Amino acid sequence: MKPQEKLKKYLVANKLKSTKQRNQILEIFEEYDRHMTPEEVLDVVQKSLPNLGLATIYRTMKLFVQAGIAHERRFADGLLRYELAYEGEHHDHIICIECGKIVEFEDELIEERQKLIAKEKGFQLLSHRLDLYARCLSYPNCKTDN
Amino acid sequence: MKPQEKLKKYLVANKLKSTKQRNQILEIFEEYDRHMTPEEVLDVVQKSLPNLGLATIYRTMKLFVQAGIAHERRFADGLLRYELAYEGEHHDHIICIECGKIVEFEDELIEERQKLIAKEKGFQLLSHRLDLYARCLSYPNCKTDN
DNA sequence: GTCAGTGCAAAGTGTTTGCACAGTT
DNA sequence: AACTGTGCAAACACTTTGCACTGAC
Repeated sequence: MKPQEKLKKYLVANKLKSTKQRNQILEIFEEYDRHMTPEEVLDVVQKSLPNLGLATIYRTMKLFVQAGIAHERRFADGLLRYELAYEGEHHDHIICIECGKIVEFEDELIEERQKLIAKEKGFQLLSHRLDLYARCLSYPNCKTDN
Repeated sequence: MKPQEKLKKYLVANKLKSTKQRNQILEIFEEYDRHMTPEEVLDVVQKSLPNLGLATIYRTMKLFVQAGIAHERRFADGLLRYELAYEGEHHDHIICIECGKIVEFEDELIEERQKLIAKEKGFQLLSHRLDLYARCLSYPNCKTDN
């Protein structure tokens, strides 16, 4: 199901309203590449809706998370970031500490291993986060590339 | 080398001073089990040094990180936490989302796999963080245990 | 005595909330 | 018309900083 549909469904189910702000933000979210901070979303959104404020972004993001459209994340800088959620998806991140580029990956072997470890230690694994901090190929030029 | 020695060495090397605050905080750090927020450290420290303020904790923590005595971490709640660094150590965390209990682990296989993945994606791996979010054995009673 | 360290309060961040007005249903 | 959403500003929580005083060297 497409995020748009998912949103509509959620709104109807909860007697909430469809607004140009919500639609616009979701659109940006799909168009731009993921992992955006509220601030970043704002910058883009304001090109089309100049009066839209940060508060709306935050509220909309929380709504998207509720609706299962987005995930909330925090990398080492402590800032909230949001990314689109895809069906049955799971992925981890490699972050270039120089330019901030983020690439995603998924590894079945690591996933399996995690489950095993949790079990050994007496836990029931619910979710995880794995961030690899690295330098990307274009270092040391990647800072200016970006 | 013991943290105490490491600290002394660092202070001397940088012409910094040894104070009762710094020593006391380090002591608490060793005694209590790791992963403390500045607030938590404060609560304990104030039993012996009632006038010590949060600012000193924050400053001391940053110093410890500089000195290689401590690591700074952030779990999903976005709060800063510090833990003692041990020689050549590396470990990841399993966090009970119910009671907050944190257990550490280390897995060579996962480490290897990460290096490989980063390489495949065109990155040079520098560090990583892996947090497993789980429920611990004593759930659903673990909340009150704690 | 010098210079770094501390305590306190004020300033910064990033995020959340209250409220009056605007916009959907 | 009813009621949710929005924009703005104020409030928050956590963290950092400025400054005068204290204390280590």
